[in-house]
Amino acid sequence: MAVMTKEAVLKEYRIRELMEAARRVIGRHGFEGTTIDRVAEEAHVAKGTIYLYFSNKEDLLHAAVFEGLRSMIDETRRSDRTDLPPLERLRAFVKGQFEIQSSNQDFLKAFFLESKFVTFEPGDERGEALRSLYTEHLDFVATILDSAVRAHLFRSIDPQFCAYMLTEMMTGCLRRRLLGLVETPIREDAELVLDLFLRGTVATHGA
Amino acid sequence: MAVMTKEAVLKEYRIRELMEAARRVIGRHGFEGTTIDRVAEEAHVAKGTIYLYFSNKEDLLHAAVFEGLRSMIDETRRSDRTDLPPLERLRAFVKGQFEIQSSNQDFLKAFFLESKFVTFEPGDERGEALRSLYTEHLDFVATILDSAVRAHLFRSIDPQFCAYMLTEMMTGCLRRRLLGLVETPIREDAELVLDLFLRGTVATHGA
Amino acid sequence: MAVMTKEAVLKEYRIRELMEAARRVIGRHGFEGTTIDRVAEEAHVAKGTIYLYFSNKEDLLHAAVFEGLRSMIDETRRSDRTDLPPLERLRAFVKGQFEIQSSNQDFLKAFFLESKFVTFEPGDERGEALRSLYTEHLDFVATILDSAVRAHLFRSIDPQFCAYMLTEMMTGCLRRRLLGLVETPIREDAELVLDLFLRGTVATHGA
Amino acid sequence: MAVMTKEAVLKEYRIRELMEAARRVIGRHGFEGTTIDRVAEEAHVAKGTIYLYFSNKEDLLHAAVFEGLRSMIDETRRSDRTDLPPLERLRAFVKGQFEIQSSNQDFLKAFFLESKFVTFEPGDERGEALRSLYTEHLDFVATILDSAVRAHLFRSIDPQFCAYMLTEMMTGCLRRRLLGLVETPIREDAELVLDLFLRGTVATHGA
DNA sequence: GATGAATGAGCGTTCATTCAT
DNA sequence: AATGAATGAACGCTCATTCAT
Repeated sequence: MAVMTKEAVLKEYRIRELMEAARRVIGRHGFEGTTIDRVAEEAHVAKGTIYLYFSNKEDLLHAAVFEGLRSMIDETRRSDRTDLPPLERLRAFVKGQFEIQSSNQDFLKAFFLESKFVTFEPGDERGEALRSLYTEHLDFVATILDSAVRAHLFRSIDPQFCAYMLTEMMTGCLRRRLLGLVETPIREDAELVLDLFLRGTVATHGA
Repeated sequence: MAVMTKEAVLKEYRIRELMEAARRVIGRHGFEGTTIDRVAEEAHVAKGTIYLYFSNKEDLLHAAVFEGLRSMIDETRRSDRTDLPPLERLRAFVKGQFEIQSSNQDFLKAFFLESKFVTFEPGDERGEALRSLYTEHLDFVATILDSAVRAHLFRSIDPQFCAYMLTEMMTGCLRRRLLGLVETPIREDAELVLDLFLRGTVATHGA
Repeated sequence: MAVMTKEAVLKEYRIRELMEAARRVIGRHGFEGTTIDRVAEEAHVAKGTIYLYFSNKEDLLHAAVFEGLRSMIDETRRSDRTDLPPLERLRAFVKGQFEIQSSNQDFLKAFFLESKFVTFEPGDERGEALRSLYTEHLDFVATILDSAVRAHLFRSIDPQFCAYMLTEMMTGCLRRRLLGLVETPIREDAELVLDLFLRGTVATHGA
Repeated sequence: MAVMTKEAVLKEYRIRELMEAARRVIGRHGFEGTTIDRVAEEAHVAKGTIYLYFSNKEDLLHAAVFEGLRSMIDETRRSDRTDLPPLERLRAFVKGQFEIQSSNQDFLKAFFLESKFVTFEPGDERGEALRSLYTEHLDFVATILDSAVRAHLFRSIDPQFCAYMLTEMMTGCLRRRLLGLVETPIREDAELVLDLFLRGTVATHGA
């Protein structure tokens, strides 16, 4: 167990608070509308205080976004039902994702619709960090799909590609709502996505 | 035919030029990096001139984005192969979409990864315009899918939903490249997307 | 003759105005107390305007200092009495220097007592520019001294070194006033400096 | 002997330590680059501690500068060779000054090239303190010169004025190096300065 | 109509100073 | 007495917008 001094605990707490405030501001005003002033006000802290914990605005926003995504991904991982047979495990995963996404709507709204944090040039440390976070998540999804392939429950598909497509389908469902294209509760899409992803669209005549 | 005065023609021409310049700047510098100065320079026009044709920066950028998307969608519409049987028509559509997307990468990069133009509050006129542009496009895609359903080539799916999912899968493929997650040419994804969309992932035992 | 457009003339005029305002602010508040806001106010111009003519604060201040010194040095050069015999020429030069210095007291006060503009690292372009401006001035002074050496009016001294010392003695006299060490009018020092510089302190017994 | 409580001794010790740390930081980073943070770090002390011993930054820096100069002047006084005949005494003084200056280059660099501590308004207590420190030093130098005058070794010069000029010549030599105008070791200038100060520049024909 | 010089609100950041512990 | 986290005024700089020419 990591032993922490009281100061270190407090510091970590402050950092977390600031990142949460940043995420709230991002959710409310978008990335473009997120200023140090607003984050400071949201965190009930003076402007200068932020610079005691983050070296600049970009650092703060990156950390806030990164941690936001990481906690969502961690939650996904934790709720993986490896005990279930592959298809049930996949269904549980998809349902879980929809749950997680719908509890993080505000933050994801800005992230999906405006994020410029993944556009960093190749070689940029922060961009790479986000990319690899995402890549690891995709690898995890691919693992689930691969287990279905190995069990001959899936035809011989490319798990990486399909993991990415499945993810896009799910985030797409959220995006559809965030854009105001539909108003039905997002959870209802889970079954539709699963159905499409599993069975496709083509009729199987004479099956 | 609408009769236009010489002035109106000139005005329309200027507007078009400015929007094109804006789109080039967006493609090159992203939304955040798009300043009135840069657009003016790109359009070989003085800064103040822009304000003769657009009431402010947001107006210009919205119009530029709107027109950019509209021309892509128009092109899609024009190349619709209603003469082909539904599945072939769909294949042609998907291939066409990948072509169109890959010829507009720079602009779409900014649009997908950074755009905040779709986040406008409900009631915002410009947001509504973009929304309905997109909705119409989805309706068009749904029409294609519906023709397959009616021909009993597709099982009984929700064409609207599937149209949205198909669109997300395609834009997802572009996004994957823009994020630097894969480096293969985007056109190669067309068949993969079609295959997944049509057949799903589940093995059809005993078929 | 250089032909200038009306715009170029105006631009040069503005630049000159801004540099003069900067010099006045420097004279009044010192370098440390010179802010862009104050210069803008002094020049009756908005803050942003300064950045149309200078790329940043350092640029402005350097230019202001450089031009301030250059015009003093130019004036010195212009009033050089090459027509007089060496010692008379030197006397005229010293008197002239005292005049010039006393008409630029405010600016020189900051420059002598606070200047950090000559401390730039070797290789820094602006520091070099100032250094070579000063070096050229010293060379000019050395020329005068050298003419006296060649005429055997001076003993065999090092003109470069003595030029520097003479300059220091003169600026020292100004500094003495700026520091408030003495209050007599600075012009009175001219003869004293000349006397010391020419004859030294040692008594010439039996002469 | 002044009797001091243990606390007073400690306090004095702390004050001295802080001033020394300040001087080191000034020498390393210049006045502009001297922050309370840096001084605190250099003194291995918390930021707030400084304010227990100095009421503000200006106080600290002034005290540090004052003490720095005072110790140099004290050293000068201590090494005065009253036992030697006037001209030898003066020669020893000049040599000693060059020694002292060259062992305090870092600090003097900042002081000569950047200091604004002497520009304080008339009436300012700190400015006055520095002024009178300097005046006393000049008086001391004048004493030496006066002894030469009285011994008829010097012609009838103004000892105060010449003391100031001699001082300026010596600091000028250091300044010349700090500005990077020459690179020769500073001690070599001692003889040149003495020669010029004593004999002046004019040839003494037929003497 | 077209220009581009001028504007000034607003931003990110620094740092001397305070004060609860 | 000593700390250092917290503060917020002040700075340099950007850029959308205006308006006299």
